[in-house]
Amino acid sequence: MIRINRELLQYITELQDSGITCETYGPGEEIIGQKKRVLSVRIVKSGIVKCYLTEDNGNDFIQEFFGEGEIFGEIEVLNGNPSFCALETITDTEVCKIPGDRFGELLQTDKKFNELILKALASKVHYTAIRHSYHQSHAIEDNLLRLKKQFPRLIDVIAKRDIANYLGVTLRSLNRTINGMRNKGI
Amino acid sequence: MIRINRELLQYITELQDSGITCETYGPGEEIIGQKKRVLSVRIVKSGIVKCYLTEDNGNDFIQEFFGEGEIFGEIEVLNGNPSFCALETITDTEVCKIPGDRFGELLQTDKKFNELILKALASKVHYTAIRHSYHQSHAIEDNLLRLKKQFPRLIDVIAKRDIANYLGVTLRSLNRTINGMRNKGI
DNA sequence: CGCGTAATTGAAAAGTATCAACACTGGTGG
DNA sequence: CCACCAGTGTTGATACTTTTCAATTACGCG
Repeated sequence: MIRINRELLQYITELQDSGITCETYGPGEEIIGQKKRVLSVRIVKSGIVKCYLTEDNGNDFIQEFFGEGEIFGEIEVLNGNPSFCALETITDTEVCKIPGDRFGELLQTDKKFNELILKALASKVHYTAIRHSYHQSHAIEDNLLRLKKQFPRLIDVIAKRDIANYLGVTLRSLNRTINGMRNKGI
Repeated sequence: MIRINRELLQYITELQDSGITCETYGPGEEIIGQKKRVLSVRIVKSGIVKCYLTEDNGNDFIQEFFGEGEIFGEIEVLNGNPSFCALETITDTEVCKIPGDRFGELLQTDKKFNELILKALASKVHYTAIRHSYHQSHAIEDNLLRLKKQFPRLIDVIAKRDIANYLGVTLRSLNRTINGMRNKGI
């Protein structure tokens, strides 16, 4: 649900590098738009950022919520494509910004950094694969229970609309499912 | 649909490395089971391999079809987890097998290899993100059209059951959709 | 031929989306 | 202080889509 990567956050925090800067955002700000060129890699220092994709039919699909230590923009910088997701803050947020060329240098010269990025990518593949499989094969209720287990404060922090978009269902269906669960005493 | 990675295939083919061996499989053989320890990374030299995940409720969800140059097992070797997908051949298949420790060495010593793996991982994240978003936000018919565009020989090569599992719908729904499209002259 | 696997189909049940109306909340300005 | 507004959340009724279940057909192969 809300991904974190403590190891990467700690490493980047301790890394003294003049090329790396810090940015702060308020809630609801767009950090990267969809289909834009991406010139920097960013790592969340604090706050929650939603990573989502608007389809041609207007539907939003939320890929992931990024918390502390999560990295984004690295996919685009690595393969040179424009951004396929938009990134928007949910809470007040601080991020580290690593320019693309510096990112490439670090990958080449810093073995530990290289390893952390490889692991971060592997973890993204792993996590999203499991999540999407689960979503495809289970009812909304199961998915909600799974989310609540992973992140109990869910409804306090994330808007209903976003939860629905994360699950790939309409708000109406989400509400009905929640009511059904309430009646069953969950 | 059927992913390929020519650059990686070419590099691995030209790489003279005594640690890398070759395996051949017939159709329908399991290369890696689900939840097993993964000790080697493999790269498809020829053939098609399906990567799928069986959920607790018995549903299979196909993550991806791997064609020439696609790599698998690297996620598990990188982060040390057991396999989250099973891998099963669809056609006659040849794969390169790279022992896990050799894979780690190559990542550290071979800059080009390291770069290719980073790009392969980035590509997997990119591709699956877009695919899942599309699936969540579009009707079955749109998804079928998209597949047919990407891979016209679809129905000749892949079993209906597998196509349904790839799209995350039942065989019945797939058939109904196909009939509907036939009647509309598609 | 006989067997197992894959493919096809219909009918009923279950699940979701769509649409439209209404409630709640926290600001803002008169 | 209150009316108003925008954003968020809630709900009912209906239409539509998908699954489930069960039965039937088609195909490849020893």
